[in-house]
Amino acid sequence: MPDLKVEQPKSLVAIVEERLRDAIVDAEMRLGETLSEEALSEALGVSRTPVREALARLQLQGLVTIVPKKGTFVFAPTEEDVSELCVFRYMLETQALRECMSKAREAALAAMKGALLAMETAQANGSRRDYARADTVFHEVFFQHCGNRYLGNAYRGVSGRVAALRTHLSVPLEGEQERSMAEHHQMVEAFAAGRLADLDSILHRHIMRAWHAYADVLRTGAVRG
Amino acid sequence: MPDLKVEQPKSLVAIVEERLRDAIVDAEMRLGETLSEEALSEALGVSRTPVREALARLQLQGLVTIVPKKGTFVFAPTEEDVSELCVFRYMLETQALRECMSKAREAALAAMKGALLAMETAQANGSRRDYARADTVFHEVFFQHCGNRYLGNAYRGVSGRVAALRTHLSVPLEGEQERSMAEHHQMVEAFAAGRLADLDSILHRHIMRAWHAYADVLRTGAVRG
DNA sequence: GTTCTCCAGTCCGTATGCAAGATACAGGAA
DNA sequence: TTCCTGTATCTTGCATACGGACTGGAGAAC
Repeated sequence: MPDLKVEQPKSLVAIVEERLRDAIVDAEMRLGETLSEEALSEALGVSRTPVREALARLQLQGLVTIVPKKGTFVFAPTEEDVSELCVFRYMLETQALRECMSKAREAALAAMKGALLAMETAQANGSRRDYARADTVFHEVFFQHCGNRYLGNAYRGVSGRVAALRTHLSVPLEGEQERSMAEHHQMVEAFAAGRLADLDSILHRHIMRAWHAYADVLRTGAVRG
Repeated sequence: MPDLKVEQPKSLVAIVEERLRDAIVDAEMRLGETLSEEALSEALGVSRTPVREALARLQLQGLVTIVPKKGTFVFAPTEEDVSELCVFRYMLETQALRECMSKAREAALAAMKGALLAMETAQANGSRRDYARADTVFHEVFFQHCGNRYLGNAYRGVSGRVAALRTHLSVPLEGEQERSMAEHHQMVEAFAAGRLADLDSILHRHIMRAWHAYADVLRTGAVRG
């Protein structure tokens, strides 16, 4: 028998979850904004049940906060949150890279280069959203090739917040995107050469710089966007 | 005003989730067993809605597997699963211990000693279930004091599986519990003395030994418990 | 005896209805 | 004016109803 596999149609819950996730990550909604199950179900053209279930899942990803009998809100990170998230993220990524390098070096390298290309294209087109998306893909590569599903799951659990912070709190600082691109290039080079220590330090610098930028934006209160 | 706070009654979802989690972790159900939303809702005396939501949460913790239109099943780990889980777990715990030691050494130490005491009590009483629970508490201490909520969340995401494996796959090997107790004692000592490298190696040995034991049980197929 | 087909039973996915808690605001008392 | 209080209206929590999809077995055709 040839391998005939049909993909199951997505459930409404999955569709709603994805749509809401994109809306939050792509900054179509403001941080802290109130969401009503009923209003969402109406806007999306489905009943409250799948909306409710999708919101519950998003809560577990930290993208929304559900307060019993009060309402559901887009997450609103504190400075401390962001700090802890960055530390955690560095920890996961450095571990994943380690595994990648020993287990699937070539495949990972190819995928990283692909994502890098997408970033360059987005930069050339001047699309900040596409750049942010490609950036997200770049970091996801580590987990797709690390060979440990638990590591990937853990990352998926925070990747939404990471991606949302990227779009909500990144300010177009002078030369920022260039610095970011340069660091990604350095990471690929270090990875290709197997220089794990260098890779670690670049990644550390990369994430910590992002953290400082986010923290600044949070402090100055320029958080709506 | 005196600080009068009433504790909110837990939602049905939370109650059901906890109950089912306990049932799985404490081996009241067999691995791979079929669960029907309707049967569960009847057995628990609630409607399908909260049961369904609780099952969705348990799926994200890896304790059940939901197959669309077919049914829900208690998770059934493969040997590979267990291996990856152990690697991941070691990674999380070693990181958490590192943070504990630098941030909340005294508090963590006290809590570890408390859990150790509970383990000794359980061992004296010959209660394997209580011992397993105290063991679980011991390892949770690392995350309660590490000061990073994301690290704790990630652990909570797998702690159910870890605990379930402990009860389902642990066989009462000759002298096993003694070895386990000894290793926990060593961990506390190394932690108290601030010997991080030793701590790491003990933890590594501890987790990997558990892994071998689980893998053996899985291979021999003596998995129903 | 083997294989195909049909059907009944069971499961989940979704929609909807009702109850209870939270909030905001208007209106009355001091 | 200020403060309290009752109520209208919002929210979510949970129960229930219905329909589609899947599964397993009985019976017919070969």
